[in-house]
Amino acid sequence: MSQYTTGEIAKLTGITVRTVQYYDSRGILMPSDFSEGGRRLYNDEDLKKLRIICFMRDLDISINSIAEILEAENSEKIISVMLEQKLAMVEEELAQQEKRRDTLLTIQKEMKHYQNFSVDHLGDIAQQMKNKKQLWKIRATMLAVGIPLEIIEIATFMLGLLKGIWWPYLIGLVLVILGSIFIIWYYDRMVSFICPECHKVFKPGHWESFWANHTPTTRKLHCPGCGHYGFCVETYQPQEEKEDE
Amino acid sequence: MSQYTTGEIAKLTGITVRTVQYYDSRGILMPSDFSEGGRRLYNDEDLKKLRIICFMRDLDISINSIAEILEAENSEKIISVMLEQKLAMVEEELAQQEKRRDTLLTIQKEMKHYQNFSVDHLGDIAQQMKNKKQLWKIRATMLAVGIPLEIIEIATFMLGLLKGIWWPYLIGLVLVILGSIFIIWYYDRMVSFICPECHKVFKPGHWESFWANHTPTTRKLHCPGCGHYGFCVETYQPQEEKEDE
DNA sequence: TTGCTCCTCACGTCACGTGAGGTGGC
DNA sequence: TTGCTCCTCACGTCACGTGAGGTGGC
Repeated sequence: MSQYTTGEIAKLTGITVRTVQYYDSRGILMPSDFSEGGRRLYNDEDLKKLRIICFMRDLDISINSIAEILEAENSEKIISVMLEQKLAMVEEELAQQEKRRDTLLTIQKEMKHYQNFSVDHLGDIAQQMKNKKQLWKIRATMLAVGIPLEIIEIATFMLGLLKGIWWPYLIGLVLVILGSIFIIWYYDRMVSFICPECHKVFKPGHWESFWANHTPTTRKLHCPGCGHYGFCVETYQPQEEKEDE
Repeated sequence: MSQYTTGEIAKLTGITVRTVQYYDSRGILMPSDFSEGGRRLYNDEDLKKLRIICFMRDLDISINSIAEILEAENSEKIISVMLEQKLAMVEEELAQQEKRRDTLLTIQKEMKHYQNFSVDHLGDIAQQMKNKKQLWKIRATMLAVGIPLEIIEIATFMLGLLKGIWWPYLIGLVLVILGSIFIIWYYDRMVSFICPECHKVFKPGHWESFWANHTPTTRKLHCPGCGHYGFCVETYQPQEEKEDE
């Protein structure tokens, strides 16, 4: 059985002297012996225990939980419960970090769209991120209406071309027009835009919105607040309720 | 312009009154006005600023960094640098959490193999996890030798069956035997086992190891330390060096 | 004797949480 | 006057890190 000083056992496990002392003070690793001068002396069993403690700390298990596990009578049950909890926490952390990564990447992308990006734009992006899910639902709804209409149009057109029967195409055309009006109305109703200049949230006129130059998440519009003309960010905001300031 | 008390602005942003007060003390959100009685009063601009602060805090950006961003003259550059750093940190955290999840799942699996699982077994699993990569390399090497031999054996056997030419098969057989001896020798040399009873790390005899009942990561062996007979965990430990205790 | 290691206070870190005891505002 | 909110200390949390000033061990 070898003996180790604080510094030696610290080096062997890759932690600091202070941490070894701290584990002593917290009662999870008390030295098995002391020198005449009052210095901590650890043996091989202590080393093994410390290695296990470090392993658990790497798993981000708290000192209190480690103490519980080490002191437990029937450690098997306690360990399995702890693991279960820890696993749930880790999964949650993972989900959160993934969201953060997603948000950070979105901001980096958006920064390129804005000229003179400032802190205020972060607020706009925050809004945009918050409503991202709802925006996707809106797009899904629009596709759910639009794609069947597309199919009807193509199919009835083919029918006309190949068989000379044109009346289904005419009926389809009416459906397509009605559907398009619905889509525009729905989109205008559910979506607002944020001006990158004055950060006002507004709804543009139907025709301006319809004909505007656009990207998947922005549209080139006139801001009714400051008169700025440029790419405004799409955001979810149904009805006519606006935040009056 | 509305005015908000501490409690009101806290509710609107989903944080506590104490946190609003703390942000004041840290100098990142000072109230724009005070009541006669000395109570904090915030306006709509403060609210917007607080929303941005909360957004950044959700991204786990520190108060100091937030202060820097808010005070910066040319915030665009500072923001992009901060985002870059933060993204790197988030990626690192993600990798670490994924490792933790992996380890936790491994422990849960291993617990089922042991009867009377205790803290000491965590040490064995720690060893096993540490050397996981090396073990995979060993397995890869074994496959890299074994698979070509397999192919040679099958191909030359087919040749014998179809064409009646058997001498390549005989030469292949010699290669297979030599290769197998190499694989066994290599495996014995690079791998040790941990006794689940006394946690001793040992190398079994060649023949015992060869014939032993096994799973992908364990083998049923006799422990030379305590005489226990049961499934021992494979671990990476080359040469004849052993930790003598 | 000289470095080096180790010792024990004791305070710092980070972003708040939690009382305590007092007071403003309706 | 009565609840409710808000105020300011001041200490607690968590796992250590960082000196300061002193001492053991070779």
